[in-house]
Amino acid sequence: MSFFAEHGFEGQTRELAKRLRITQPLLYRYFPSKEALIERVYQEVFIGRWKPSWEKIITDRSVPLKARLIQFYREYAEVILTYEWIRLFMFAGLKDLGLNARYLKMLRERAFEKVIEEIRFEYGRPSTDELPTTDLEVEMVWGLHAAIFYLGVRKFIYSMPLETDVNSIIDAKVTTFLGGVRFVLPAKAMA
Amino acid sequence: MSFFAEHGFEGQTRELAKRLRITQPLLYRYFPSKEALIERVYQEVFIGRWKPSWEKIITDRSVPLKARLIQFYREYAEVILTYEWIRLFMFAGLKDLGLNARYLKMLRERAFEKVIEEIRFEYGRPSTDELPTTDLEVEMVWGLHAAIFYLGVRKFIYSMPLETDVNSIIDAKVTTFLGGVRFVLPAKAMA
DNA sequence: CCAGTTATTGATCAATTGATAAATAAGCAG
DNA sequence: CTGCTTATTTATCAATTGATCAATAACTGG
Repeated sequence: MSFFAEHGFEGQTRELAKRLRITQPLLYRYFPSKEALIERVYQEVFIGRWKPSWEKIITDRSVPLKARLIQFYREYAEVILTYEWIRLFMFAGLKDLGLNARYLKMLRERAFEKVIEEIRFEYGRPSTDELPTTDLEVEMVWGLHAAIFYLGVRKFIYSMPLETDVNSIIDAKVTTFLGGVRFVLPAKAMA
Repeated sequence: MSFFAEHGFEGQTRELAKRLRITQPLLYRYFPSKEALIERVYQEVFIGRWKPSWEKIITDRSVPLKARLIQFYREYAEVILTYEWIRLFMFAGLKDLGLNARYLKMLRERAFEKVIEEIRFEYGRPSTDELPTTDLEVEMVWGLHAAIFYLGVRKFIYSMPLETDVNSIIDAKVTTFLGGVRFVLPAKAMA
């Protein structure tokens, strides 16, 4: 994972083997091809690092909404704001058509939709079952996600050190998000 | 540019030649090496597409600040939200250490600093000459930039169609930006 | 049309690279 | 220790790829 995050998927099997202190043909004892090896890297990083507990955090209504969102985004940021995650995700996007869209579809279903549902509930709006999430609502959540992700891009792709603390940026973004999203919510349901 | 944006800088000279309907050795009549060719692509896209008029738009105080920012970000977005610009910038970041940081340093000097200066002026705060821009101010501008850039990432790297109109997103972001940045500005100068 | 210059191509080299197979080393049950 | 299985290496293949060079085609001024 670390190797391909650094060199991209065009990194050579010989260099990878050297880094692992093994010989290059040994790789082919454990993986039928380079492509299969890369597929396994995807699996480990993007599927393996997803924490189901996040979904519980978002929907646990015994905790105030803002606190839930802050906790979720902090934990999520801790996982994706790593050298490996950010760069592999970008390499995958530039090369492969499909993996990223697939991952983000999952992210949308397991996180975005739930976040919107909880906001609807908080403000007494109809459930997303009754009234599907609007493009504008989704766009707001995307904006929050983009802000976090872009921190990783700056750090691990542009090699620019971050001057500001990540957690405080997340807190600020969540706050402005909650403040702003109210204005794009659907009208209150009539009794 | 289009070729390398699609295949990355590991795209082969033979394929490039085929796309240009020439033979591969002919490339070496016009470029000493593949690397020099790529260097030229950087030049054309990242330097060549920068419009000095943008700096005038930002600083033209005969126009209301919000209108200036919207115009600048709309024009800037029109240039960078292209298949070529977004993907080449990302490829460059993943491969080369330096180009992106260099470009963003320019962006910061020519645009970000000016934006902050104008906001300071608008709200009657000390000039950035007297009091350097703070990390928090810069972070706010980054957030705006990130939101725009991420639209390009979604479209051209993740292959996800954008449901929402870019210009209206920019308008909304500039509005919330101007609303939010007031709270992180330095205190008013004492007479 | 000619001579000289420029543009373009075909053939090919040397290095790289994913993959294979035979040979060797290491581990292990009895 | 023996026989068998598993792990690892050495040597090598075939395809790819950036680059070179001599040969050929196209163009240009006179």
